[in-house]
Amino acid sequence: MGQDRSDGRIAAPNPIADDGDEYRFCSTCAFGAVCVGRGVDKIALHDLHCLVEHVGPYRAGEAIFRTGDAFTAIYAVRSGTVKTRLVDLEGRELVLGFHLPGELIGLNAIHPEAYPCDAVALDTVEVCRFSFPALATLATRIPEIQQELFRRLSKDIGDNALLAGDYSADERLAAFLVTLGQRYADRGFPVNALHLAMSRGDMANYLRLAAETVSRVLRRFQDHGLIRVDGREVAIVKPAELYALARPILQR
Amino acid sequence: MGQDRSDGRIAAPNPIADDGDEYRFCSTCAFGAVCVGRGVDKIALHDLHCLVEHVGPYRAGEAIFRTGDAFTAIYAVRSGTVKTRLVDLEGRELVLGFHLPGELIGLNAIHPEAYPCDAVALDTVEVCRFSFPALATLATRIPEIQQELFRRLSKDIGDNALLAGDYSADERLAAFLVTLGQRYADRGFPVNALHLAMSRGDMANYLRLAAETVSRVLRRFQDHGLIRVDGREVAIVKPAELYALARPILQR
DNA sequence: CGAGGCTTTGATACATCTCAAGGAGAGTGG
DNA sequence: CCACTCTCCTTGAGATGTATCAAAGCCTCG
Repeated sequence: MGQDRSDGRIAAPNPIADDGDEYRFCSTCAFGAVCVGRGVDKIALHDLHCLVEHVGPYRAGEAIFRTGDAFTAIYAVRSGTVKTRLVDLEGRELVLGFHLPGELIGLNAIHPEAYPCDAVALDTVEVCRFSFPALATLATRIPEIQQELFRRLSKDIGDNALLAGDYSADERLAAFLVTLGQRYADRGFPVNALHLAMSRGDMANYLRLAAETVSRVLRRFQDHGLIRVDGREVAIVKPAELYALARPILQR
Repeated sequence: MGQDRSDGRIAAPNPIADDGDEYRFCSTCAFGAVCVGRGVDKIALHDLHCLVEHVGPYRAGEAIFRTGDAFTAIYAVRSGTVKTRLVDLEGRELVLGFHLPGELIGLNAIHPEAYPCDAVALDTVEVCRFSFPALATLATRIPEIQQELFRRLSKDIGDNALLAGDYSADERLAAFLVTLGQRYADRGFPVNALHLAMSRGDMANYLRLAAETVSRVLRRFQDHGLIRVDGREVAIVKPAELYALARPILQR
């Protein structure tokens, strides 16, 4: 793990979170912000470190948890991409989101006390498991942990509103690419070259479009010189123009 | 305030939460479930009671908070109905939700540390104000409060997914009426007779439909004998059939 | 090399939006 | 008590963005 962590970023283009140690917790971990440089004492950090459990790897298609499983833990993605989805009685799928390394899944299970969706690996995935009762107990002792949990929960509320509006296919796709680029960038990857871990069908489902529409819009974006598409590799050629398209969704 | 509180319900058809006292906190209050009959000791209850601040009344159209205001508190609706909404740069409105007595607003402001939307009174509204720093501090001392906050936050994540799918106008409207009926019922009002505090335009905006479409679908529901509409008063005539229509959205 | 899934492209259908006009209440002022 | 106005609601006709259906190309993997 020879990355330079002094600036808080990962240099290598491989989305594997490092393991950290008692004093430098996984730098891309969900609670990294809490632990690194915010004055959490060593004992607290040690407790959090003891709490976490590395699970995986999962192969593409395997489930981290399933709808209806009893809620016991939240998970932080360490590497790979996770898709959360509902499958209704008729077998139709509804994709709720895609989760990159450092992001938490399972927060929507606290209230119903059971996971309300499936979490499925899109590629090879490793996760950190946080027992929720233990985490909640720790949160009563360490206000920073509680605050971080509140923040994460609050953020998810707002993020869901993003795709809820009645936006055009162009706006949706532009916003999707821009935010995905930003999320990768936050993790130290180049902003303008992104790899789509999900199929066109999954993208389309998430964006509430038909797969054919996604295909057509991507092609049009490429014809207009906004992006360059090669299968699941997308290069953003004109970030500003793409952002302009996405503005109605992203500006809020 | 002559209601019989022994069964936990309000008898009068007036959506005003009672004030409670130190030991019987507002029965429709957001934290009612925490305080009533869950073994929270008197001191804790007293602390929570001291924390809360009654604000209002607001007249229809007045804002409880506005987009960009610094986040200092969350609010529980005591009476009336609150609409949360975004207004984009071009002045177009995007309705995020409607909030009945007992429901919390402002939870989506924790992360950005500023309210990301307006909260506007649709009729005469009274609210309880909870200073968030104080509430968070209290939550570290009283695990039940912390747990309730986690639950509320978690619930809001899931609820937002409701209208996110690509459902038909019929499904959306049916689900809207059914859930609104359930929410009123939870507060002790008749399930089958509900008053819409919001305009058709607001409903339409929230459901991502045109106002004309809402009008047409309501009429069709009425022609089919599912409901009876009289302005903003709606009677649900065939709850089972309406629920059947909403099933694709509500079953999850 | 074959099979299956994923992706692309084209032609058509349809649900909902948009545009337009009229109607129904609720206040307001004469 | 009656116009008057304003906003909200309803209804109709036509426009349109996206879904659906269909078929072919492509890639991957066994």
